[in-house]
Amino acid sequence: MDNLTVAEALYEIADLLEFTGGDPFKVRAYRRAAEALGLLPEQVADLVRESRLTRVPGVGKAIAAKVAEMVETGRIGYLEELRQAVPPGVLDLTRVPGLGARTAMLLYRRLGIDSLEALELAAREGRLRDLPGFGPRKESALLAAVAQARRRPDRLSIGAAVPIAVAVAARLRAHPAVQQVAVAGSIRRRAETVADIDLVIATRDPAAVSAFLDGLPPLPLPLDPLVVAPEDFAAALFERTGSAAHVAEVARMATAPVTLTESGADVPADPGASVPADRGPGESDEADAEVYRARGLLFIPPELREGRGEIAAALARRLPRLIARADLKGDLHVHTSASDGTATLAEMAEAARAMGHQYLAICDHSQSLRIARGLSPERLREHVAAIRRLDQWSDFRLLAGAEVDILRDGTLDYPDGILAELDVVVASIHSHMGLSEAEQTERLLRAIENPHVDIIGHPFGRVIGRREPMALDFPRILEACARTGTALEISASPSRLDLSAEHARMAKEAGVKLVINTDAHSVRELELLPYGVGQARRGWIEPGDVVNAWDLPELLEWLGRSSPA
DNA sequence: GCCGTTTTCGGCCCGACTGTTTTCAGTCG
Repeated sequence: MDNLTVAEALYEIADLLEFTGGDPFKVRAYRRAAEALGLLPEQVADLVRESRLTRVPGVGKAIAAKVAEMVETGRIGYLEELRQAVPPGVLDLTRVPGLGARTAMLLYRRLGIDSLEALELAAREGRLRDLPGFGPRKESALLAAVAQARRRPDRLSIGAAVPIAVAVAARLRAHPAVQQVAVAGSIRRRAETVADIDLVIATRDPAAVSAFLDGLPPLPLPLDPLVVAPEDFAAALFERTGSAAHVAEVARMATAPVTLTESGADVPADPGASVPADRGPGESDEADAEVYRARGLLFIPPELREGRGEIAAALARRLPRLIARADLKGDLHVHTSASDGTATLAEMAEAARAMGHQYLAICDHSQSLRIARGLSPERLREHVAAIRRLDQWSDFRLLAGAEVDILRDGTLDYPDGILAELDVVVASIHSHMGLSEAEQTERLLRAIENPHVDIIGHPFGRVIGRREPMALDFPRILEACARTGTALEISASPSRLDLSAEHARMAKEAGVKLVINTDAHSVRELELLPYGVGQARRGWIEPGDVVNAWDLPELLEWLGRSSPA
């Protein structure tokens, strides 16, 4: 029984308790325990055997007993009781934006609604408006939301899709009949979200491979495999990687006569491919290079294959030398348990050092963000002192910073005197996201003009699939950033990826510096940098554009501070 | 349900927004 299975059961209890009207604090207690066990480095089963479960913070007697039951019997009686009370279709109702657990249960109890279809029908027939808390406006809003929820096909974030694709590819690679496997499609291009898993598989025994694929357990995403003979692998991978526009444009080009040089290569070394992209095992980086070589083109990295000028650039030998994970020297935006992170300052620092970072900036939330236990000026001063005390490594630098809220009027959540004591200031918007473009732009400009601000965090504030980007006059933002030397963040968090690739490319062209940060709230999230790198590569970003691709002395100079004593 | 140099009960991150309200309930982050 692995830890994640146990954690999932506890999460499910929390979800179901929400529906059955349980104490919200009890719900949170289960969520906290689930999170703690899911992140635990030790095996939960070992803790059960040694009666050490209740030593895990967030796990008390009651939850420990349920976890022990799960480990010993494979089930939790309490969970099964809860499942009886809430039909699966009712859980589905909360996919509708604006409809939560309480309303879902009200709809079920009063009108027997247990599916999106039943909800839509009841709304059409005007049966919702008489429910307590409902009215005609809410009814029509829900109707629109249902239509939207049903229209949008299920897509997974790139962060959820890559591990699944890599795992499937690894299983295929282990199959004796399989000669080559590659992940293709939008996953290989590192799109923000993906609808299916494209795989290209080379084999001499397609029947055996098909049988193996049919026997795979169901995945959260449809699998779209293409089984080919080994000699067709490169062409198939190229075609299946897309995008459609890119493939069509390459296909229109005549195949160039091959003129082998002494070394056997017919094109000069490709600057775009000189540093490997950060690819998981099972992901082929250049297996379709021959398709380009045959046309006299430089190899075009998958992230550029969107029909946005990459072929002209390849013809002109002017492809960018794209940034890669290996170029990044550190992370300039992470949280600790001082605000809303789950790991302590020491745990975050040690983990960053262990993964080879040269530096890490601790940027916890500022006082206005109460929900995240934002730090008062006094607590921030203590936190900075703790950071300075801990920063005693010879090969690693811990920087003291803050993610300071940009208030509604564009002023910052700490006075300038406090900001001046910090090594790094990330300024972010977390409230009043719905201002007009004019107001929002003025607000952000005011923060950019503050000389203490080094970085604007997740500039558009979007959450993919959940919150639209804020309205901003981006060219004006870029002009101000370029003039003041303020960097824009590319958040590596797969739920944000903010800036978008298009905005990142605009920033580069405007001479604005970028920074790829994880915004990690746990040790595990420190590993998310590759998704930010993928997004940056889609934006044609090179190492020189990214301040955390610089070594520490260069970074410190940019931050306006002299080298450490 | 968890937790305790606020310690065995009474707290538990809280504010914005929306639509329904006449003082609030639900959702969201």
